[in-house]
Amino acid sequence: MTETQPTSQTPNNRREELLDRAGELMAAKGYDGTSMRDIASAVGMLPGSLYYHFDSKESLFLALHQRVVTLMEARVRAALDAADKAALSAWDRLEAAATAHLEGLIETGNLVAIVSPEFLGEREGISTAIRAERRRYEQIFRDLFSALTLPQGVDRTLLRLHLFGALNWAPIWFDTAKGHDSRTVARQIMAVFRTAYEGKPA
Amino acid sequence: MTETQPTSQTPNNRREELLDRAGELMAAKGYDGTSMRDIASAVGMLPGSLYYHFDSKESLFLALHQRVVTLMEARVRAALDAADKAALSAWDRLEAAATAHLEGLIETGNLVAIVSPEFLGEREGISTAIRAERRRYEQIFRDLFSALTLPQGVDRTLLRLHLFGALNWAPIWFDTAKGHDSRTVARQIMAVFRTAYEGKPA
DNA sequence: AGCGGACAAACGAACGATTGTTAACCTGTC
DNA sequence: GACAGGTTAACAATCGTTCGTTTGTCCGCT
Repeated sequence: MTETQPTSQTPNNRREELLDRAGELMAAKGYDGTSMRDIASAVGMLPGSLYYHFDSKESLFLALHQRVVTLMEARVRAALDAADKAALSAWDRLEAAATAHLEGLIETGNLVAIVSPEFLGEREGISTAIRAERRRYEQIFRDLFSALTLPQGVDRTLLRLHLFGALNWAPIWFDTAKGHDSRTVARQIMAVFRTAYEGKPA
Repeated sequence: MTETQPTSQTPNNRREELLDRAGELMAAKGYDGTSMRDIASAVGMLPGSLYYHFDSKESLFLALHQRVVTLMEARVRAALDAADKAALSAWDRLEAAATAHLEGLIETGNLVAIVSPEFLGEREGISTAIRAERRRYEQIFRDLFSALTLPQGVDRTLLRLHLFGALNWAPIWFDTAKGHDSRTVARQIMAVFRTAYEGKPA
């Protein structure tokens, strides 16, 4: 019953746990609604100890945001790789990415609140660093949409924002207890787009 | 040059202004990010003076939420009345409502942040009073969706949540300076739904 | 006509609690 | 004994809120 090396060795495993708990708290109560003391007591630390790992609350949030976006990106890219191996169509690839996106949102307990620019309100300093990460992630979907064959006059950008809205809003009403299943929801949302435009000539 | 009765007579005109400013601030910086002092100085008052009009910050927010939902409901119902006089179809009625909804969101400076449950985080007390108002508003759209003729197997509830997501997310990226126009955006979002399902047999 | 409450609406100053943050000190491990 | 990973105690600022006081205005009274 020897524990799996709980002492030292792996240097930054506590930092990960810290970001996990901070993510849950901030997703639930917002950035301003979550105090450093809340985060500290959630990991069994004292408030001051957080400042060994992070310079400030803002930099903690920055690290959290980067982590969330990176995880989401990895998840979506993995889904796309699987889709490629099955030689799926452009529409199927988009659906795979959308499903991975929504699954990520739901599993992380609605972290979209953090990924959302709205979450930041009008904080000046933070937004610049964050915008780059978000754009990189969204670029994946930009590419997926430009690979679609669409009728003339259909705005790809607006279509992408439309899809993002539908997906990102889902965690608000989504409730596993009500029988919701993220994969099914993503598929049904995508069904609207596909029914409208798939197989239509350009 | 007599002013139009600035003194007394109309008893609660200052309260309206207060809610206006509070709405702008909270939409921009969130509930926790907006202090009573922020609100007070935005209307040229001292912090304590707010408590003549409202018992607490929470009750101020409750009044604000009620006001926003009421205004949105009036706006949507007016659009539906106009649609009825023109004897429009069920799809046109839904589009009229969706357009009014989005216009309301944009014009009030993204007050969806307030109307959104996510905004409240996990505040226990407030949510109960608010949920009723939100459900009443959403009932309008519930009715609009049940009036549609849709192919079998299409989930009306999910379709409504899909539409709400797309519309409610719009204020996040919407920017008039970039040539965005709320009416056009709403119409283009609705176009996806209509292209997919309008005129299809049940 | 003029006076005196009554009352809405705000001021001014403070309260206790909580906020993010800091700095000095302890503790185990290599 | 160096150093990562904390603890402990405190700081200045800000938070929501309270309370006694002050102002301006209207209405009934003599």
